[in-house]
Amino acid sequence: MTGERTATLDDVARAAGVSRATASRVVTGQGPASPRARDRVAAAVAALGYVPDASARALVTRTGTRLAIAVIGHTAAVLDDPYVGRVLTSAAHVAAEREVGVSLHWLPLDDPGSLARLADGRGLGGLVVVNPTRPALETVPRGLRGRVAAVGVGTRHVPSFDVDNRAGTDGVVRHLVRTGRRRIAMITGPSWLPCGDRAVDAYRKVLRDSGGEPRVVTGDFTAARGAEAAAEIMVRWPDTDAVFALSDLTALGVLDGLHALGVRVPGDVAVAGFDDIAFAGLSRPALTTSTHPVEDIAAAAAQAVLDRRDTSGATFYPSALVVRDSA
Amino acid sequence: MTGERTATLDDVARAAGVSRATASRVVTGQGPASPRARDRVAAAVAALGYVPDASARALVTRTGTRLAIAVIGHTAAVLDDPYVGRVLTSAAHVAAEREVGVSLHWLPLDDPGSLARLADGRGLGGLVVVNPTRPALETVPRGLRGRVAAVGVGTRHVPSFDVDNRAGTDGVVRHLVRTGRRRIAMITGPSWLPCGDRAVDAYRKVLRDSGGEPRVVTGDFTAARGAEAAAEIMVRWPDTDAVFALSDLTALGVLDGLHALGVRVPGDVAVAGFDDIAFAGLSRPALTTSTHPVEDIAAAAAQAVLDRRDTSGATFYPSALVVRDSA
DNA sequence: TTGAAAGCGCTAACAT
DNA sequence: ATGTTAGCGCTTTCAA
Repeated sequence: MTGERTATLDDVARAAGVSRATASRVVTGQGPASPRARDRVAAAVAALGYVPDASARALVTRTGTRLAIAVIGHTAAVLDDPYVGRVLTSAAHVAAEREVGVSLHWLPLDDPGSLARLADGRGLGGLVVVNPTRPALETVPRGLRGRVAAVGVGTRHVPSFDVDNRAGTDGVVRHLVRTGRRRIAMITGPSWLPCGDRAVDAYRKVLRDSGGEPRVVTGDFTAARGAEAAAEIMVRWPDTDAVFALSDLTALGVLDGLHALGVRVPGDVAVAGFDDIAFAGLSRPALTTSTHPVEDIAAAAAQAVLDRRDTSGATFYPSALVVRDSA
Repeated sequence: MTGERTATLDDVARAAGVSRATASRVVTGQGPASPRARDRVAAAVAALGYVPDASARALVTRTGTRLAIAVIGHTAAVLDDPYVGRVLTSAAHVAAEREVGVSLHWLPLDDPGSLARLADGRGLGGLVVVNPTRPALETVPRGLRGRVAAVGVGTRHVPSFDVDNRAGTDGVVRHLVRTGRRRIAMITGPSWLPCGDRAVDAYRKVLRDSGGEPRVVTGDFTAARGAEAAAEIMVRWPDTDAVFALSDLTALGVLDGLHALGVRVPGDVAVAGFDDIAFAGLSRPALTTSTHPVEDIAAAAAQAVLDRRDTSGATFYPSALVVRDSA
């Protein structure tokens, strides 16, 4: 059942009637090869079902065999965020197709050396940094250039794959305005996270256009903080008629906090989130939010890194309003 | 910043004044070594910050460099279950410490060859099968023996790491009985999944002891099925006063379904789930459930496989009742 | 354009 | 108990 020994490059070369070196050139696509050699090797590969051994290749090219997913945050608890789970799942899926694995790492926000240390480690085929800061990205060694991608902001050397926070926020806040809300508060992400800035900008802009005053409170993407922030908001601006949180988890916390305060949703206050996590449709009231293709984003980042595609610059993915019951 | 070349085993051997072979024996812990050699090598390893190259090791031992997580199910959608995300996250964490990565695979329930095909692939350091069936486990090649673990039922050759479903279910159902419920329905997992059997047994036993009639409906761990099943139950047994679902997601669906039916929870019907997912505390009403250490279980399975610990047999992890508002 | 040969870092026979 | 030797499967100079 286990079948015969898996084919090696030597087998391919022999079957194709060329040297191993030539076979290698054809398989990797590097270096010259005559059309004739190309064909014969390709045929042999197909016939034998040859798959290159990732370890052997990694050993000689000094390029690792795993894709590291690194998440920046204050505590290791950031790894528990469902968002990270989605990124990891998607990346692991992409990686599996290429015979590589993924590993998960927490990068402490206050330890600027942690990224460099991770990147220096051997066996690293590539690196996807989730929610990076620009200074952190500056610490990736030159040797890893072209094998790093960011889910969040990027830099000149690190391509970025991210949600179009600006348009997404714009969509949500405009929806709130359209449904008659004017005194709209926003709960942001952590202040150190640069990729939330565009969202805050968009929020301010819509409010300005509609004649409202910005009411911004800092969050941290957790549900607990959402409940807390809801209370803060209702104390500081009691006439608030809508709360927009830049995270569904936080929005769910807001729902909880407002419920505890006896505030009705959406009767008294509308609540909207951001992300469209699996539970968004299951809360009571069901959460109005903005959905985005986290899996696609993660897959694109993983592919860019694994295939050494030189995708510099930023790619933005659309975010779409999902109207449910809470707003 | 990139620092000097990372140390190799040769460097260690030289620094310790022994041969590379001896250094290897000490580092791997295999084979004999004098206390003196052991000490000197250990010191050299520490001084040089030596970390073995996973690729090189994998190449020679013919043992891969990644840990595959395989989830059995009808459709690829099983990979989206938050439970899988938790398993994957935890495994990826364990793997990262050993310089290996994890990959994620879906094993179609109706394709018995898929496990064997996955296991045959090169580059596989180990395999953790989630929610396996016994027949599927029989298809793992002998060559992989000792490098496979199951999260769910096991076999003679595959050690099992699982929740103590029996005790967990017992705890939940007894709680329902204790709070005055007698006409308790249960929504199980998919019928092909053997690890739910113990839970159903436990449920039947408690009902028998308390003089109730078993009311069992088959589920599939999804929320949608929960809503559906809730309606079925209320039609078939209108006097039902409690529903226990073997999955929080399903229980949340039940909450939804009952709400739609105008049934009050927990006033008319108590609802309890199983798993204690992140969202269980955020639903309205907050879900009463049984919590279990999924992360610990996954970590143990990953360790067993990665460290070739010969942990045959089954290890059960305790499940503990969490009383919230729904029951 | 091709092949011969060296070697990536490590483990495992085999001798000693 | 230790060292010597021979590879694991692959890429990559270097000559031809």
